[in-house]
Amino acid sequence: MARPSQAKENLIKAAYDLIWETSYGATSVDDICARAGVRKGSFYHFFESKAHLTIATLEAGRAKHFPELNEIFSPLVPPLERFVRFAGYVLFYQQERLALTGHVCGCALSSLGSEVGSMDELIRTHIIDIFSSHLRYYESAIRDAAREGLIDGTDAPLKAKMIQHYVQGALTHARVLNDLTPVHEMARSMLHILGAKPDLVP
Amino acid sequence: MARPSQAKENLIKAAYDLIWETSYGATSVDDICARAGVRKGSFYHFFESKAHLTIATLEAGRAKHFPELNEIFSPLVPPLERFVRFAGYVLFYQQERLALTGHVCGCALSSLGSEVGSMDELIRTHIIDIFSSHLRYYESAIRDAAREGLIDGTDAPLKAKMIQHYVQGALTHARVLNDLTPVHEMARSMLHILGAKPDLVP
DNA sequence: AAAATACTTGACTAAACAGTCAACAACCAC
DNA sequence: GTGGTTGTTGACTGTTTAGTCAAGTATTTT
Repeated sequence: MARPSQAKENLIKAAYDLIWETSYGATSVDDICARAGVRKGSFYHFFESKAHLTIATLEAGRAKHFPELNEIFSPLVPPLERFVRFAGYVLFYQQERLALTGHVCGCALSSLGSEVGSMDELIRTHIIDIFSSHLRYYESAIRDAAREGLIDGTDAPLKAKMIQHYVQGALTHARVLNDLTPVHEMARSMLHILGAKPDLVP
Repeated sequence: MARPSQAKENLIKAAYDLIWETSYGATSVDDICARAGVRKGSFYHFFESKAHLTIATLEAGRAKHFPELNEIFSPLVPPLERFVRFAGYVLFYQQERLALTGHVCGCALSSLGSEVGSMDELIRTHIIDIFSSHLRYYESAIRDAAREGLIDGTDAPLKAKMIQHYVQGALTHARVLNDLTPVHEMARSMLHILGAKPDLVP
């Protein structure tokens, strides 16, 4: 081992921020290097291509959110409250992003997947994998809520997908509008979709 | 007037197809010209930039779908059936696109808006305008359904937005998955969100 | 037929792009 | 300290990019 370096982490963070704020196509390797304070030669020392760095940012994002999502969707949390907490978590991050960049950034997975999904199979499968783990959070919360008699439990997988699609759409819409209103409505709307009364919404 | 030309229409069609199938950033002016069978000089005779052509494609898309949407959301159609017909319409176009391109293309507005919304204000406002007209279709159908006692009519604007976000998310998800399942589930899910029984779904 | 207009062409620019490379510098184990 | 490994550098390549332009061709108006 020699010269422990921060370059790799800086590159991942810079790519994460730039791609989320603008887009994959609009983010050049030079842009990423400039923001990371790293020369291009070093970029290609750590990553064999822009696509490979992008996958590293996806993995970093997954690792970052994993503990917090496990807490939010813990079986110890009342099932419907999990959705309310999740909405709060999403809102918190969107507000942070907005303050930082001046733009509503929406869902990085969704934007990236929609943009490059038809062109880079590796990025696409990574995104699908993350989406499917989110779906498992939703599904287990829905099943727990049904078991407690809080909602009708028929067709939990379909309801989980409805939640996922709704959340994704609300975030995308917020991004296009550059307005967080759709995100503010998320908690209430999720409970509506689940067939619960909106008592829990703060 | 002199030399009536198809070049302009060809360019709009080519841009529409390419941007929808791949993305705005991945579609170059040369690509568009090649598919349209038009030289680059002619491109810049008709359009002052790639962004301006993109706006022309948005307008063309709006004009194309306008009559059919008016028919689907006609006050003469039973209000809940409008949503079922709309889902069928979306499914039809997605299937056509899939057969044509080999990819699920999702929502062109959503993909484009998410990709370039933070960079081109003119494109963004055009997309927002189209979205808001869709919202008016949904809202009036919801109000008509409530008036007929088919659903609970409280908070029609919020419900309309829920429908819009859900549809957008389902289409985006279908695109990433490259699978039309989310689109097949749209009719049933929309009725569920509206609080109606899924009797109407074929 | 002449002139005005509308369109076409292909070669051109200048910048941005992803990716390469050989030489060099810092660090750790020994 | 010395040798091997890891990380750094900046100049480089070849391609693609959006956009330009002057000269040409077709078509309608007069």
